[in-house]
Amino acid sequence: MDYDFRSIEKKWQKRWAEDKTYKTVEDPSKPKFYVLDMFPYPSGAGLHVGHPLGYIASDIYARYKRLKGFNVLHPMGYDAFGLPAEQYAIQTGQHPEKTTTDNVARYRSQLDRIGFSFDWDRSFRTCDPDYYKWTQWAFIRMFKSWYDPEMDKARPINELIAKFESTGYDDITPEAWKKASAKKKSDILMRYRIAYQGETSVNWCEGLGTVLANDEVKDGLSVRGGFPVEQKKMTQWQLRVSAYAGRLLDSLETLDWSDSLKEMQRNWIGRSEGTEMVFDTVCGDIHKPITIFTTRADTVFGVTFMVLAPESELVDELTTPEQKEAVAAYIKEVKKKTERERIAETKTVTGVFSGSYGINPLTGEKVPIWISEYVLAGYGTGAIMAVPAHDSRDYAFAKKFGLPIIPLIEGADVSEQSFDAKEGVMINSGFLNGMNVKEAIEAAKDYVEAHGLGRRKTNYRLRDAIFSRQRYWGEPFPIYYKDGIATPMPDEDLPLLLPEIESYKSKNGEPPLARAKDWTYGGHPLETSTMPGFAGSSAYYLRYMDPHNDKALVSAEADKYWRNVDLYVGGTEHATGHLIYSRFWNKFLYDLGYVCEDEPFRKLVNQGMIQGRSNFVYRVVGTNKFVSLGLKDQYETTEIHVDINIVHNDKLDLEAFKAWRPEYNDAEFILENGEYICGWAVEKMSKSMYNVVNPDDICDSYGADTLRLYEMFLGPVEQSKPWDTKGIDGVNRFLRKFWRLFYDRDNFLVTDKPATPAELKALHKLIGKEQEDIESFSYNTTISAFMIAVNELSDLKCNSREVLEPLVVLLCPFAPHIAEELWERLGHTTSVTVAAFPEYKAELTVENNVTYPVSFNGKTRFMVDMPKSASPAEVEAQVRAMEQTAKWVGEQNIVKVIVVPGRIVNIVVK
RNA sequence: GCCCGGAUGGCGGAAUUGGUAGACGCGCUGGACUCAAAAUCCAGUGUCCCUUAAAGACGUGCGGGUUCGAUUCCCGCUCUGGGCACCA
Repeated sequence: MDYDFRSIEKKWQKRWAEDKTYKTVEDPSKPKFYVLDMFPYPSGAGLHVGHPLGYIASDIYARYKRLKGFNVLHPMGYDAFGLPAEQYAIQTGQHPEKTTTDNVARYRSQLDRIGFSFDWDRSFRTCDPDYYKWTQWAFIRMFKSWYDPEMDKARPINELIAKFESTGYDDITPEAWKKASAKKKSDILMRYRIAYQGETSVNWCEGLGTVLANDEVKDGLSVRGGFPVEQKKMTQWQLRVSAYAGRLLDSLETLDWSDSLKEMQRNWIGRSEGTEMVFDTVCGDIHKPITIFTTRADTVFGVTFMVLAPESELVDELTTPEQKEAVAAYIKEVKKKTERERIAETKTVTGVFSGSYGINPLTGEKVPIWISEYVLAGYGTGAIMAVPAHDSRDYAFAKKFGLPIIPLIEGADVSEQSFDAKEGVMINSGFLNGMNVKEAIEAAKDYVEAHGLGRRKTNYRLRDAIFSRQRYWGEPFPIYYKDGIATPMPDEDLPLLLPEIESYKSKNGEPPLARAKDWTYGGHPLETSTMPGFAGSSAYYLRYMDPHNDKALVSAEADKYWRNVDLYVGGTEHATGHLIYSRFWNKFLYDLGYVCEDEPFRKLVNQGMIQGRSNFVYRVVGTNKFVSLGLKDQYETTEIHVDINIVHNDKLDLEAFKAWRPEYNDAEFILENGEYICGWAVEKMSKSMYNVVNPDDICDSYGADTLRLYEMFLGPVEQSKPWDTKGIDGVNRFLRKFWRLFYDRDNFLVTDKPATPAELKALHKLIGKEQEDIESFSYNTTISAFMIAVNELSDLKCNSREVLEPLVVLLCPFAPHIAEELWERLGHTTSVTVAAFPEYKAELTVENNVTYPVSFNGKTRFMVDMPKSASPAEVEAQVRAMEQTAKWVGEQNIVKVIVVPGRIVNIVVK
């Protein structure tokens, strides 16, 4: 009886769906384990073979944990709001809802074929009103909260209002608060709310007709669509993510994430410890103190000028009448540039003198104040002290405009370039002279604080997230404007449904919702922008815990049971977007007591990308002749991508090639050894390179179990690697061999006779290895171990149930269909899912203090640490003892005895 | 420019973290079964020297070092993948 994967896989996928085998319910008697994949955005192209990589890895882990006795939550859904569906709608007029539904159906059918153990009853799409109700709900909570720096957490805004009324807070006195109009009060509160509306410099993308968050922009272009992005001042909804910068950074330490990903987040958050210092300034006769931020307070004796950002509010106040014209011209010039041009021209130094001067608080010296785009308005105070000798940007500026350069470090040569390193001994620096740089920084900070010239300050690079998009396909804001005051809708009226509209295009910067009919609440106009893509994905993991609850995002009971995600699998591309926003969102809900864990994702594994492996043919220029790879250097050729489906093991199927396209009908070939060998390259998997591999095709010709096994066998999960169908026969062969342990041509072979020691040893080696490797995500080596075990057992002609039954359980996480089928044929009526992972018994301790470790290269090594003081005779005795032991265990072939006098003894046996 | 990773046969990748480098798979070569093919099975497969074998020498990007012993640890390079990039 042959291994008929087609009928087996169909049968079990149907049964799992009907029986709801993977439906999960809270069960306090079992420990929980939450395994989550980053849910997909259902695009029109469907899944290629790279997409399921992470899902397979997490599914293996989920199934393994179930066998280990955990109650596993393993859900899947769709991140369905967002730009691509809407862009498609603009082009075709088709409603994004329709495209999304179609794409989701396609994804679902593709996913179902791979045999995942998802609990589909918990599935949802972020564009479902039942779900986005809770996105809106969370937004209102953020609107109604402020960040209390004393308690270092978010608190209800009413507590802040109470402070204003009683004692006052910041610069608001109780009297001022009481006198303020409703509008004025609203404006004041906006300065504190976690979700607030404020004017800020934003990434405006004309091509998409919307603003974008920092992580949605790369190299001055939009990540989606690649349109140019410019800086524009606009009033937008924002989330006060920056308030959480310190906590987001600090609690990274507690997470089991890869170092590289943590590092990326650290860079993105960008903590920098420095000093805020006040400089008095003179503009004509007017004195105005301004504050700057520096991490190099030690260099204050080398300040030779100051610089303001062009967007800084101080520019107007500090420009003298004589310079007004020049400054205005410069600012106009700067504003004209797009973000991309600004990045491209970073090497070009530009600037203009403001006409006023700053006064160095330590030396009393007068230095000119310049305006330049190399200083950013959004970071620090938008004003700096410039120390050209020790900062390369200041140096370039000073050189260009002929400003003085004073070296402050002994031996530093600043004739050609600045000396930026934080090392050396201070000179020309008053009381800091003679100290090394690190001491000097601290001493300068102390001095500044002691003399009331400023204070220590930690700055972060992380900006508040811009939360509104002038687009249609997103969550509407549950906000209406009553007399111009932003007011949240009451919770009981949520969700605020996305209205139907005629055309999805935004016109003259006016969002599509502005054209929706009756877009009002209680007669007041509703907000017309929608929320960005990351809104829906920020708390979806919480919703899976309790997806049908219409009273809360997640009930306290469900939250308390599932707590947070134990294992999260997804790509690195979300390092500075989703993974920051989710952590922020979770911390916010945690502050207000809605969830019991401070961090959403305890362990994170980043799966690598699967690249395509493209094939090429070489056309001789000016002919319809194609030359094989090995001979192509003898001709002048052009390289042409060829469909990988008509190439097998880099050998071109000539007839298929002729039939591929009309222009190749009469193609001629120059062969080597009678074959046409194609060239190849690793590239992104894409239609245009004819290298896309569809998982459906693999399932058709090899089966889902082979696909699962093969994707894992390709290499470590975290690593990016090209898809190469060549090796797939190997794992398919393995499954057929596995099957043949149970069946020969006609008979079921399994008997109840007890296993031999050799058979047991083969099994237990595998158990030990699998246990160890799955925990560390080394699935490729587990599969190797499987192949070894199956080869051994097949050589031993093992047919003992005592061995074969646990073997099926061990295979189940990797190849669930075949495991389930064999499990049933072994006479079980329940799913293999509820079986127990076999207990590992291979570790034996034998006499003479020699341990017997099971090792893997077909070799076993006995090892004993000998004390340094051991005499040659003692070493000799130990060697004897170990040889004895080796024989006792039943190993005959001693390959080598390694004796290092006084240290270690090894006996290697085959 | 700054910050993380990598580099091992023809290929994908192992190596119990300092102890026979190249597990496992692919590919390739030869053989068995077969009228034949597929499938399956067996043997071989790092390089060099050699008719073959034994035996040897050389081998984990390059150059040094520590060690009885280094793919693994340290120092200095080269190449490569990724992230950040006027953040004061």
